Amino acid sequence: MIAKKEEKKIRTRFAPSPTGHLHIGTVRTALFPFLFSRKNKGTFILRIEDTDLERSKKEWEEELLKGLNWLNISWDEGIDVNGKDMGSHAPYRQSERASIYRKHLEKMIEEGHAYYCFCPKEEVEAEKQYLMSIGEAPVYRGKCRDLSKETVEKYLKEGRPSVIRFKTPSNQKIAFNDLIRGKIEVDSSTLGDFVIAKDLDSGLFNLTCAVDDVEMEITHVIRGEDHIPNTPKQTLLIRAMGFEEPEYAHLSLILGTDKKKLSKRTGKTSLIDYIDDGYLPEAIINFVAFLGWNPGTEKEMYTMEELINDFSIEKIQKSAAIFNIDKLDWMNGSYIRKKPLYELTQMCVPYLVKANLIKEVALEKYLIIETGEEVHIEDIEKMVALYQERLKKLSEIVELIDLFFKKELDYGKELLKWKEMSDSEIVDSLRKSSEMISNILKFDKENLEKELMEEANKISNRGNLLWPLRVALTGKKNSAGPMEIVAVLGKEKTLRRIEEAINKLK
RNA sequence: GGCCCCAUCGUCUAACGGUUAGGACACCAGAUUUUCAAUCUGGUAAUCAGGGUUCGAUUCCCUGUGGGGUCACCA
Repeated sequence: MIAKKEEKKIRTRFAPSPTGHLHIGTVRTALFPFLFSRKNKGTFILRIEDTDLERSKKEWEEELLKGLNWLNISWDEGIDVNGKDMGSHAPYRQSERASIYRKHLEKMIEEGHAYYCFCPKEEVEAEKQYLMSIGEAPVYRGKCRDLSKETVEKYLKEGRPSVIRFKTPSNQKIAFNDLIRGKIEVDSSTLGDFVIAKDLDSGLFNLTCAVDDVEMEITHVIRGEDHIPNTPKQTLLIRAMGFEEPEYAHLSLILGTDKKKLSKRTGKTSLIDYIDDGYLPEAIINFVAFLGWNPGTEKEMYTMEELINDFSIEKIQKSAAIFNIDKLDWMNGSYIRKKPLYELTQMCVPYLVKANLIKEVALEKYLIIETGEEVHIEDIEKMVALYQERLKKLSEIVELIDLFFKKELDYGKELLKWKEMSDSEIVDSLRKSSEMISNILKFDKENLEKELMEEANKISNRGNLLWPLRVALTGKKNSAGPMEIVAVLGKEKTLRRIEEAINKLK
C-alpha cells in the first residue's frame, strides 16, 4: 500500500495556527511528521495556518518557531526562524496565499462544485438546532444550491451578506485509509454543504488546507485525531479540484489526568512553562515521542537521532494517552544526571540569576548579591555538582544551593536536634566539629570526609555528630553531605556558620 | 442527539491465535545512609462486559458499556 507512493519523495507538513502558546500536544503533532520525514529522507514543511486574522498573532508565531528550534525540530521549507520564507512553494503563511485560494475557488464555482449562499446566519443556526432536536445530522441542506446565475449576481451586487459553500455530493460513501487506524468511512449526507470561504479572498480552513496540501505536494498528512471529521471534507475538495489526495495518519490526542483533552486545569500545557520549569529538550522529545509510540523493544531512552532511526508509523498507538508528569520528571532527572557538569551549570545559572541570588558581572564571573562576594563559574560548578543527581528540574537548583549565596541561614534551632539530643549535647557536638575542622590542614573533600568519619565512628551514633553539623551549614532538613558542603563553603564560612548555630542554642 | 474514533496494571506500554500476560514510571518493602536523593534487590498491581468463531482467544467478529473527538462565516 505504501509501496506505490515510495517512488515519490515523501513530503510531510506541520501546519499549526498561531493562536496561542505552543501546546505540548502540538509539539507531538509536530514531532511525528518530522520523524517520519527524516526517517524516510523526505521533506518536512512548516506551514503557518493563519487565515483567522482575528486570532492569529505574530507573537504566537514567533513563540512557535522558537519552540521548535529549542526542541531541535528542524524543517526544510516554510518560514525560517527569523520569519522569512524558505523553500520553493513560498509563501508559507496562508494569510499570504489568498490569490492561490481564489484561483481554486473561482474554478470550483465555475465548474459547479461550489456556490454562493445568502442564508442569514441565524436561519442556518436555527435549522441546525432543529435537526439536532429531531435526532438528525445537523447540516446545511443546500437551500441556495440552485440559485440562478442571475440571482446570485443580483444579490452580490446588492451587497447581501454571503458565504461560499461546497456542493457536497449526496449519499456517497467517502472512505480513506488511515495509516494508523485503517479504513475510515463516512456518508456524505452527514457532511452537508459546508462553508469553504467567506468570500473569494477569504478561504476557510478546509479549503486552504486542502489546496495547500495539493499545491505543496504533500504525500503524507500526519495530524491530530481532531481532524478526522475534516478529512472526508478535504478529500472531497481535493477530488473536486481534480487532484489525488495524500495519505492520512491521525494521531490520538494527549489527555490530562482527568482523561479529557489536556488543559490548563489539569496541568501545564504550554511548552514555555516546561522550559521555564527546567525540563530539557531531550527529555521532552523522548517523553512526548513515547506518548503513543514505542519501538517494540524495551529500550526507552532515546535521542532524537535514535528516534529518527527507529521510527515507524505502524508502531503508533491508536488510543489516547494520558500525560503522566511523573514519568517526565523521572526522565528529565535521568537526562540531567547524564549532562556534563559544565553544561549543566551553564543551564542552571539563569535560574540563580532570576532568583536574585547572583548577577553576572563579567564573562563567567558573578556577584553574590547578598554578600557582595565574587564567584566564578567554577565555584558554581562545585555547588551544582553536589546536587546533580537529585535534580529533577533545573528550577529546583535555586532552593537546593541558595545556602551558598546567603549571608545568614534562616532556620529554627529545633532543626539542629538529632533524635533525642539535648541542647547542650548539640552544642558539644558542634564544638567538636568546629575544632576538628579548624585543625584540618588538607582542605579537600576526600580528606575532610576521611577525618570527619573517623571522628564520627568514635561515637556510637554517627548522627549525633553529622546531623547538627549538616544543619548548621545548610539550614535545611535535606541536603548533600556535611563535608561536601564544607569543601565548597570553605573553612572560614564553615566555622562562622557553626558559631551561629551554637548561638541559636544559647 | 447524529457521525467518527478508542479500550491490557493507577499511568505509558509489550505480547505471528498457544507466555507463569513482559517492561518502564509511580507505589510498597529491603540493602546503603546523618538527612533527602541517586543506586541495587524484591513486591503489590491489568486484558471493560456478554455473546460468538476456534482444539485454544488480550489478539478475529457482533452487541452492550465506558471514554474521547467532531458537528463554526475557528483551525
